[in-house]
Amino acid sequence: MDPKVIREQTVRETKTTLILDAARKVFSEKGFFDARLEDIAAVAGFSKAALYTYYTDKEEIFLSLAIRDLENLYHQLETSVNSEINFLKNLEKMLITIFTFFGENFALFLSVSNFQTMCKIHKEKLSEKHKLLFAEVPSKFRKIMEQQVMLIRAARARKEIQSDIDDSQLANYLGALVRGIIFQWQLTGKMGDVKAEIRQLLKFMAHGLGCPANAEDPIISTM
Amino acid sequence: MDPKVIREQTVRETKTTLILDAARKVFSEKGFFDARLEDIAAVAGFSKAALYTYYTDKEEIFLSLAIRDLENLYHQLETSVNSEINFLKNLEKMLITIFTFFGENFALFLSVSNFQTMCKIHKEKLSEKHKLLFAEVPSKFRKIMEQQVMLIRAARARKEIQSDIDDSQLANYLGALVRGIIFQWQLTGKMGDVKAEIRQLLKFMAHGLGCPANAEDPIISTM
Amino acid sequence: MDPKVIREQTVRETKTTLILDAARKVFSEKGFFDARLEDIAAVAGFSKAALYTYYTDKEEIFLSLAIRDLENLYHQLETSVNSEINFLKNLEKMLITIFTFFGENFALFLSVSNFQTMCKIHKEKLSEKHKLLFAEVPSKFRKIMEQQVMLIRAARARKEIQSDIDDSQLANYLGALVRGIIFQWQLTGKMGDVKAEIRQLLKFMAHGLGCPANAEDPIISTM
Amino acid sequence: MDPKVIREQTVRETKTTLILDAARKVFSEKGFFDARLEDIAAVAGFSKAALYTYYTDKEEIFLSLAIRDLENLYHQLETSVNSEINFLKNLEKMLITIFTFFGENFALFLSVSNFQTMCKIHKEKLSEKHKLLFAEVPSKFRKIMEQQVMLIRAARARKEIQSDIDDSQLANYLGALVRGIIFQWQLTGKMGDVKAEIRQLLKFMAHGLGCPANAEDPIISTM
DNA sequence: CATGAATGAGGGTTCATTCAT
DNA sequence: CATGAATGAACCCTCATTCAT
Repeated sequence: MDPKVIREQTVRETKTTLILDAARKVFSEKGFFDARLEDIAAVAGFSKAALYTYYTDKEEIFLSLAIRDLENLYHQLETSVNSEINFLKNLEKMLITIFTFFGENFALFLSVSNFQTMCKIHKEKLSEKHKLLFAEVPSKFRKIMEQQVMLIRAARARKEIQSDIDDSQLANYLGALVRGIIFQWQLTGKMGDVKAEIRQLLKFMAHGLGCPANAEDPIISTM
Repeated sequence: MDPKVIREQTVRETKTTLILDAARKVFSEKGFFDARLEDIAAVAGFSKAALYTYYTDKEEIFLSLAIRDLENLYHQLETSVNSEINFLKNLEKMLITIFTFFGENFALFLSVSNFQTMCKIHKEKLSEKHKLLFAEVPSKFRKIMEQQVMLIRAARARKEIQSDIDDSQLANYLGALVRGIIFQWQLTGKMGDVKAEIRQLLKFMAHGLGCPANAEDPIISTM
Repeated sequence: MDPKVIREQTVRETKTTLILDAARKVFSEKGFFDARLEDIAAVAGFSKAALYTYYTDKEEIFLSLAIRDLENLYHQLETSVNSEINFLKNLEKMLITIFTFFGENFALFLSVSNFQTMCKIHKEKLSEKHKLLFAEVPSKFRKIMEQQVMLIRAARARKEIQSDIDDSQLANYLGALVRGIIFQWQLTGKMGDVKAEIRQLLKFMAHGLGCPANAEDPIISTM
Repeated sequence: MDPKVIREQTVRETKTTLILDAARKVFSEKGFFDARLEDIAAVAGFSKAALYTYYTDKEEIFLSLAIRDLENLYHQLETSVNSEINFLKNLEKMLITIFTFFGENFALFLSVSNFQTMCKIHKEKLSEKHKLLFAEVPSKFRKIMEQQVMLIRAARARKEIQSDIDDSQLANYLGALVRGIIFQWQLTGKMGDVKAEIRQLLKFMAHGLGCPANAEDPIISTM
């Protein structure tokens, strides 16, 4: 390919990266609605107007960011997966990846959720192009979820999981715990010792509260 | 007390209730920043200006709402707690209460979190009065958490819980699962069969993934 | 009707009148695109935001103004029409009305025309409501034109007009002359003695250049 | 002259022509304010920045275009004039020239007028250079007008015109009719059969409405 | 107390113009 | 000379908040 074209593409990519990184910082801190393009531009080292060279509007920046980051997370998780090692070990690696990834920017994903809620209401506001972009967000979420479903399935095949709850539901619980914990961090403002936190979480996931199997208990007797 | 004063107080309370109910609807749908006072006023059956008779500004409405609802949740949970019955039964009752409470308005609590984040940054924006109000929010969260810690402690005393993870951490996981599940509902837009959902959730909490105790596994061997 | 309602309506009408009058001044001076809402508001004695209490956007102000003024012109012309007196006398009255009306605000109607041109191109930009409003503009023009067609028809019936050009075409020429003359005033920046100007114009309309009927001339031989 | 200099000049002229042609198209469609330099550049086959190599700013492009086109019209009209043939024949040729010239770009001259109006107000905005350029516009208009005055004078000398209205006023009416008709085309969006349109227009100019000479009518009795 | 109307502050977006390559 | 990218200055519009009635 023409070296000039390559160089230009590289430069362009560098700049969109700068912008999206700035956007992550600002959106994470302020949420979608309170984030100011001026702040994003300033953090990225551009003028507000320059952003429009790379993105058509605020929504596109936001959606592009969400998609990029989810895609990145997906790829990072992919390298964490290794069906050779045992399930909990593998899960530990993934959790480290996830907590590292979301650790400082989980607020962004609260925004994603809120923004999505809004869009359900104001769907007519989204141009066709944005509708397409927007649809990619849940699609990325789903891809990540499937990754984990596959991990669980493999573990079950190796008898490492004995719960009779179905795979995708277990993946849901896994996701829920992760989100819930990060949410908690947000709320309390502290993050704790990630390594230790993960150890405990794994223990909980492995055995739950550790209730004794009780034939009289209608809830768990079916297990 | 002067009956007239009582009457006036009663009327005032009725109106603030109307306003906060409207606020819950609107904040839940739109989040804090996208919610318009005009919408809240319309839903409450007032004009926008009338809101200022009862609250000094938008933030106060939001905070008052969060505090009121968390307080309500706390009281509803209190009536669900009954240390006579077994732990999982009790938990089931609480989960029904929580899911019913948050089911349709969880977005509101995403907003609480976002709003809190914002406040960390713009603390100077909050008047002294708001700072006090604001501090009540995590305080209410904590109260609810303690309720559950006590439930867990009682269960542990009755040998219904054998995990060596400490009580408040378990309560965290419980909260995390609940929040995570509702978050999931938000994201996918569907709610499913709440009763069945709770049953499965209880099973998961009781035993986790059901991993076999494995002496060689460094993660769970300490359990 | 409730006096309060009447009072409120009256006040509202007064204010919309103030705004449209201000809009006429500003649009006439600057044209649609260069006119600033801030200027209109200032001239009307309001803040910019106040305009939005009465009109949804700039376009609506412009269209409302055009429609109001054309309607006014129509009514003023209606009172000028009197089929009892002879045609040229009647025309004289109408011309006085028209020149007085457009004298200082013809630029506005250049804007109308330009704006209309734009709208042909950007039709998709006009909301449904604006499409309806917009359609009224040519409709008002047509109403005025028809007034003049009827005047001409009556004159022809009384043998005051002998040209074989059809009525609506003659009305077109009449309109063209009027517009053209005002356009000229705009261009040169002077207005001259309106009374005298009209006298001459009438003479011209009555007999044109006064070319001799020439059987050999292929152009006018058919007359 | 140095052939290289000549070549460069020729190339430069070609490019300015490309730009002004593009400008005519865009200004005609959008008017001065809504025309975007980007559109002009695109139509001309340049980048926006390139325009600044040939013109100092948007205003200069506009004024240069107006002057060039009026000059062109002047020269085209010059070749249409032939005092040997009779007046109406000659007028017919000129009208064909004019309608052809303005037919599709009359909106441009609405813009000229609007722009001029604006300039009356914002004269301070025009640099000295622009003031000079700007002055050329009415000057060109005047030149064209004089052409027609001379035509009329010649016709009068040959007794082809008997109206006692003075020559320049008749030229004004002629111009007014032409402008007014094109304005009408703009407004209605249709153009009709130009040839036939001109025939009728000539008839109207020759004899007007064809009012009977009426000694009692104070308006036309002086004729 | 309730409200319609008014407003100031602020944000997203556009675009003529400049500049580095 | 040509251009892609950058920018500052504006402008339209929104909305929480205030005020007169």
